[in-house]
Amino acid sequence: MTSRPPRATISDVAKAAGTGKTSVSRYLNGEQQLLSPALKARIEQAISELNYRPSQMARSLKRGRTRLIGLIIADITNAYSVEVMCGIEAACRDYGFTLLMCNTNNEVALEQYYIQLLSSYQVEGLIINAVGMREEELNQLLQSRLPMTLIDRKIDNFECNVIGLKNHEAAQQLTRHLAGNGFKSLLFLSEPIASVNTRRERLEAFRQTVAEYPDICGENAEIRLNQPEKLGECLREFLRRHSPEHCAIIAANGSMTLEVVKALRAEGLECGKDIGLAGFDEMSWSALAGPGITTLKQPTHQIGYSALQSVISMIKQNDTAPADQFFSGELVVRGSSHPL
Amino acid sequence: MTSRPPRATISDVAKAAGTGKTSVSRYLNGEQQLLSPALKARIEQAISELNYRPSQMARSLKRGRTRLIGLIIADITNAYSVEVMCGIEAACRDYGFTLLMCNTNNEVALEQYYIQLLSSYQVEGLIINAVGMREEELNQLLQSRLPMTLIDRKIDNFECNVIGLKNHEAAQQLTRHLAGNGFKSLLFLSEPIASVNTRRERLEAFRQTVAEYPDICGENAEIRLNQPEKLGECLREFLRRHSPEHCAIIAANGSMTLEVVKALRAEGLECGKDIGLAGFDEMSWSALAGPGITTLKQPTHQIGYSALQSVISMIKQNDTAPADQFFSGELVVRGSSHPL
DNA sequence: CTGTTAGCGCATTCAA
DNA sequence: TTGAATGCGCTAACAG
Repeated sequence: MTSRPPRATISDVAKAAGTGKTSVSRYLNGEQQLLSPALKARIEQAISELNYRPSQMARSLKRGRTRLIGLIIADITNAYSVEVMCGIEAACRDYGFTLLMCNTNNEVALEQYYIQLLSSYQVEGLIINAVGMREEELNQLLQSRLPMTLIDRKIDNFECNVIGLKNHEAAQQLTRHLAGNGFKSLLFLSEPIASVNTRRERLEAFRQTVAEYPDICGENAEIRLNQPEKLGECLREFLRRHSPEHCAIIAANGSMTLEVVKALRAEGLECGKDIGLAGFDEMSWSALAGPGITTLKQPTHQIGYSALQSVISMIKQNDTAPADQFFSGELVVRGSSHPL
Repeated sequence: MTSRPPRATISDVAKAAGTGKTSVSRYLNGEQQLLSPALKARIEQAISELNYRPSQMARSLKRGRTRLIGLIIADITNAYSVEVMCGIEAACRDYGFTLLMCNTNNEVALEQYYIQLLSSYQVEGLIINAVGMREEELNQLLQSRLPMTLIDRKIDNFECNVIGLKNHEAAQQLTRHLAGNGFKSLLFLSEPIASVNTRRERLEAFRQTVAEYPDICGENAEIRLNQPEKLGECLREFLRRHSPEHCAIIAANGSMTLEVVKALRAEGLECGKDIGLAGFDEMSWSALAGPGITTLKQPTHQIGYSALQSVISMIKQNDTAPADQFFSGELVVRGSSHPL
């Protein structure tokens, strides 16, 4: 029955103010100096009476700029991603952009779907936390020449601006910290390295750092999340081969840390007491699992904010790509890595 | 230098296919039966050659439907919100909508800003996890008659469809569970009730349920997050006045649960051992803080999904508002509420 | 200082 | 079966 009243348009305002659309448009676009006070007042009133808001849709079509930024996140369940997103969102507000947020749920097909979708909404730039992306899709993206920034992960053979963590430095910090606390047998746990550069870089830095200590032995294992049995076995086996009182684990990201803590519980082990533990990514519960988990905290908000700035700089001058940016993490020491 | 190539338009395609825009438009809109196979093939080829994608902006302007849904979340850092968002996002995909996500960071000013923004992008519907919103803004919203659904919280004096939890039932489940496990002194902890209906309902149900047990004493306190000292004092005082071995706490949401766990640690108390604990909202770490936290798990995904469906049904028939929907939670029993 | 005009990319009459 | 013309709401020449 009482259907929605149609939004007022610029013509409605013009009519109500007894003027033309141009003047209203001028009023809206800050060219108010060009308007006589009288007219300005009439327009002002008409706008408020009609509760008029200009349509971004029409504006975008006309100007060819949508002020829309597309964000593709691999796993929004991940706290890291959420924090980065907050940074991006804050930057959007500061720079007058709006965020179209898409969650690919770690599915390549969705990633594909969303890239198409965002592109059809004419986003001016894209921020991507990459999951899969195969050749074909990458070429489409490259071809589109849409301003684009990757977060955290690179994509192989894909020339694109990246914002993320100083992985080498971070892994080194964690490793040295454990070494300094007397741990002699270190196990670096990550999801399958595959071609994920962050995993690879962290592992490499781990190995390299371990090599600085002649008396320390460093190993690594690749385990999928959601394979608790396998993880448990891996831990057991590791402890069997080394003196448990000198063992410590480095988890390559927050999700892995969570899995490790669960697995240790399942094995009846307590980190910080029976075995050392430190992990990438600070989480809400880091302080309260067992004796507190030592973490390497990433400047997530900063990363997100910078990613948007980077995209914007590409939007402004579409010839030059801004430099990659990598930020330092902060070691947060807690009980899990205290000497046993 | 090598500036971005402009997107191909429908005219480009028409030209390339040697036809008019109308036919291309028909091709795009599933009226392919009306096209001769030959023409259809030419269009097909032109589209793929030019890598053409219709502009949603132009389409929206023309059709008066943007297929955009606005989502306003009070605190995206909150795991509950994120999960609900996942549900909404999944539903959007299923129903062919796109999500414009905004995080108000619990600031009323931002809420206001974003509602304007979303409205200017002509979203067809709004899903809101309310924070503040004052009279004035509410009236604007009501006046806009935009299809709208609230999540979790209601807004006072604001007639709007709500999707959320069966708060009464849920609080009852938690309370009865603790009572059944022999706890005699129950403390219900929430952020300031103010006019937040979920807090009020949970508290009321708690009181009502406690009243069913003659030998059980139920109290409550309202404490802001980020006031750990105050919370600590509150806990100490509660334990002083009751036999600690019969004490248990109910935290009114996930954030509060986190605070309580932290506070207990600070007091040197362990939940499940020195004091009972159960809380609303399941979180990633619920299983691994201390002996595991007993929680009332909300069907978050479901809530989000239903919220979108609800909005869509309003979009379709803008006269009738769909009914509110409240879902049951699931009690997840863990060590924190075992008999001491 | 102000109004008229012409599109932005598309879907939709209407006519052929 | 097809295409030309119109207009969605707005901005930006271009006149006055």
